[in-house]
Amino acid sequence: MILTIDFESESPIYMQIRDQIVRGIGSGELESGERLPSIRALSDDIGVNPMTVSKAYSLLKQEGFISSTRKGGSVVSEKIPEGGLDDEKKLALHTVASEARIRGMGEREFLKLCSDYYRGGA
Amino acid sequence: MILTIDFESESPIYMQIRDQIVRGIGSGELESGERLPSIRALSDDIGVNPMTVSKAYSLLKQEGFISSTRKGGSVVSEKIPEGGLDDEKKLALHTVASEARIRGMGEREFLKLCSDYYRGGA
DNA sequence: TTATGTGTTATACAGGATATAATACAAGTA
DNA sequence: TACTTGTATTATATCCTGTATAACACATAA
Repeated sequence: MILTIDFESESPIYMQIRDQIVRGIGSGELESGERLPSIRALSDDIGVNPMTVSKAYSLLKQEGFISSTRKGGSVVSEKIPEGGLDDEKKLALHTVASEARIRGMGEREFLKLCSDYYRGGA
Repeated sequence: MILTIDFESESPIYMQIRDQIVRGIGSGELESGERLPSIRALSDDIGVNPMTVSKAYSLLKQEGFISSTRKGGSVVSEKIPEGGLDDEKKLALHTVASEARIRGMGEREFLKLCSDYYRGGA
């Protein structure tokens, strides 16, 4: 999996890494048990500090998306905790939906986008 | 319209204000041309500094959602610029959709949520 | 005129978040 | 041993956030 960082983005680097791995899992590009690049390898690859990658991995681990061992490195969790979206995520979704409507995107078009994203499409 | 601030939230206060007004416009609770509370009145109401509210209004103005005059205060724009969602918003939507799926929310349930939010429902 | 209520701008300050940097440690593998 | 892995610590610099002021321009009402 190839990670791309936008250094101009408002979103912090560690959050961009976290989000891309979440989307990778969602699309199936990253499978359960699959190994992620090591912290140092990834930091070298995308040109950021190892601590920044470590922060992203720590967050993903805390959320239950990945697990880490010194032996096998970091891998996608076999059993990701369920529970749907928490309240903050729902609120963010609500805001995006409102903005889409306000900015003239039709309901059908918006739901198509949601469906495509859910299924892992670009 | 009643604004509520969560001081424990990760989301900055000025962004919470901005998001709630966007959702208010999306749901129809705030209509085009409707007057928003003045900066000082709102800051008194929710217990934050006037500059924080001013930042939220400046952002909303910059995004085209509201317009301001020294005479009539701040009002919801009559013509909000179209163009749908920008790339960063789409990416955020993609991430939320992925997370919903990963956390066991079914596609039908997710799309129902998206539809409800689009239409302004809670 | 005076007073009040708008939005706007500018400054300074404190606290936290972000990212980098340089180390160090523990555990496992070759 | 030597290497890689995740993890942790400390320090530093920068930016964001929110607050606290103050001042200004404009419009309206007393």
